[in-house]
Amino acid sequence: MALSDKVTSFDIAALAGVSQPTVSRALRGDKTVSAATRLRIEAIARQLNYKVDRAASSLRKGEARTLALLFFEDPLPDDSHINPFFLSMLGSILKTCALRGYDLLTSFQQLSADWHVDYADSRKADGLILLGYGDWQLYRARVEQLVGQKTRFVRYGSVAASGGLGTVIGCDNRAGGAAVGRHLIERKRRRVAFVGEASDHYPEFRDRYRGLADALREAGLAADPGLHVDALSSEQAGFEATQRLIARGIGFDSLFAASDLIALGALRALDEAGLVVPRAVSVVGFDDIPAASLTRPPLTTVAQDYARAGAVLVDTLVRQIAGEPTDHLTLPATLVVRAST
Amino acid sequence: MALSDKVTSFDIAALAGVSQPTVSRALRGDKTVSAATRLRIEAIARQLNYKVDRAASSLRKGEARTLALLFFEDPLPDDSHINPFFLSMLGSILKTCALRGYDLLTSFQQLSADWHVDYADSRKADGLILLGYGDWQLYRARVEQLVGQKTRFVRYGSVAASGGLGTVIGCDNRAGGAAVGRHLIERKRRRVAFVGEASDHYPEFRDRYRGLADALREAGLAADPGLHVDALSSEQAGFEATQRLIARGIGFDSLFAASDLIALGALRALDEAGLVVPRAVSVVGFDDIPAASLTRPPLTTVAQDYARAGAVLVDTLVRQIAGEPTDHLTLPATLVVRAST
DNA sequence: ACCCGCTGTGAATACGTATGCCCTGCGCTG
DNA sequence: CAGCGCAGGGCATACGTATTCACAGCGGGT
Repeated sequence: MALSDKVTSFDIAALAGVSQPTVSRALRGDKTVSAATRLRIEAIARQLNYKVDRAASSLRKGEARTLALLFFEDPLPDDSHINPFFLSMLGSILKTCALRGYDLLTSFQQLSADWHVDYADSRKADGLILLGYGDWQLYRARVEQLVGQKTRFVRYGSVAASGGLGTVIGCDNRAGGAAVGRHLIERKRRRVAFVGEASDHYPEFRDRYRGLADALREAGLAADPGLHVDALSSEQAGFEATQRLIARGIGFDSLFAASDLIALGALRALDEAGLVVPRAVSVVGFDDIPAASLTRPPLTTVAQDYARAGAVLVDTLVRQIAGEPTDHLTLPATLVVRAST
Repeated sequence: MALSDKVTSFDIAALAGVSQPTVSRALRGDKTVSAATRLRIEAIARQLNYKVDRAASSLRKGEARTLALLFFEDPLPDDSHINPFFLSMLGSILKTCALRGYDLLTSFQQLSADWHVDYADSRKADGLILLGYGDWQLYRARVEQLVGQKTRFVRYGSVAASGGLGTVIGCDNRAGGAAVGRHLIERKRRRVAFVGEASDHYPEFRDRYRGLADALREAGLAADPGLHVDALSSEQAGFEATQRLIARGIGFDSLFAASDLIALGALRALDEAGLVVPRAVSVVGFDDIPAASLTRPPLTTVAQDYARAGAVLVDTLVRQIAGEPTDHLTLPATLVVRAST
């Protein structure tokens, strides 16, 4: 089957005593084929294990019935690792794709310079899903190109910083950050350090920082720039950044990490420095990756609804492919309190 | 580009003043095209952002230049979750696919009964990669069908139990289990419980159990059937199984979980029962998923080389597609000692 | 001077499906 | 009984690429 003796719609047609187009119509459910004929054809097709040839069908119909999932992460020394938060989305993305009748192509960005247009131009996929905490200023030009080419795509990111470039799905990072701030203040924390990039290169992290600042302001406090250290989203970056923070010698009683991966590194650095969590320092992350509930102590964090996010991403893209206009969507961000605060 | 004004090889041909076949030949690097002509064509193609239409190319060549990755897990109540161990392989699989010039289609099994042949028969993919800790007796029939159809595929599993069905890549589960046993004995443990299925429905788990038994036998001990409880590979299953084990009231001083997910559940159950790890009970897992180093205490486990495994799976499959014979491969399993023992 | 062979390219076609258009017959209406 | 409409299905073709075959031109050897 897979090799020499490929079954085609002509074979089915011959056996059913009809023409090839009738087979095609019957299997696609065209109403101009009588029920009797359709049933006969379906039976034969099933028996011969016939499957529509995807390449031929795509070529003729001009659609691939396939979506492409592209990960957009800053290249890390230890590559071939994907951020667990986005990996968590994979399950619901796969499931929703299957429900909608689409296949999913998956890829990294690093190896090809024109990955972003390749999938669209070569008609490998009908639309793109972009995921990742990569440097927005770096990949903005590529996203602009997608828009210019009228490629259908959705991306997970900061709705606030969408910049009119495509449809964006994201959680309410600012509200999430504010919830963290209020929670820490409630816990009598006053000196909140922030570990993570807060520039417009990383709009989601920036929004989280702004939310924290909102909450501090509400409480009559101000964010101390001396308590902000940059870090990309990796455990190692969080570890090193927290070490730099500690080395500054500016006192802090709590630490808000822009992502859980950063928080993992922060916990390690605090532990090595002999700072007990949460007694000496309360720690909060963002994302609620699976590992967050396993750390020592379990990590208070802001959960994003990755299951819903995955489904929404796919559904939005499918609607876009169908030619419908699509809107941004902001999903809720929910504080999950655990023992680290 | 993506929509109305698709660039074809005819457009390039017209601009270059040659025929369409020459364009095709030039871009595929055929030596019968003169260097001058090829360079001219390449320049024009690049300028117009031309990409070979994948569907047309596949149809003509009869190959999709695509591999399919299929997850084979027993359906869990909480689906849309993929075993983190296999997720860890995804990075290296993606990378190796890209290096070899293949795209990767990804899918779950649950939604379609004939997923296993669909990708091959419909020519969506040239070969299949099967991953998962699913019930082997359940999907064995499907694998046999793949063999019968001469579909190219590789699977990650138990080489020892390959049953002549396709090419299997796997780690040395038995040696890994033996290493665990020797390590526990060295730590003066005598009563080792095993949590996990050990039947031939789950050959990898069974091999791990056998390895443990080997080590016990070496030390003049015997595995106590009373200390074996079944569990599928999930945190919840591990939790419940460990509760059952404790309820039996048969003393044990150490616990070997057939997988890290099971071990996570075991740690939770032991914790709830007030059994301190490792003082009262030493705990060992298998797989070395990312979470293993984060548990409380960090989990001693057996690391599988998932990065290499992913690369080997892809390379083996690619060779198989090229028509070369391929062999099973057993990768090493390495004990990683952490604080749980 | 002739033929051979090589290089570079064009013409024709096949891959398998989906669809626009046309044709046939049958039942029904006036 | 003629004509009309509609259901059912065949014919031809298009999708864009890759490959086989044929062929033109040219240089060299005898």
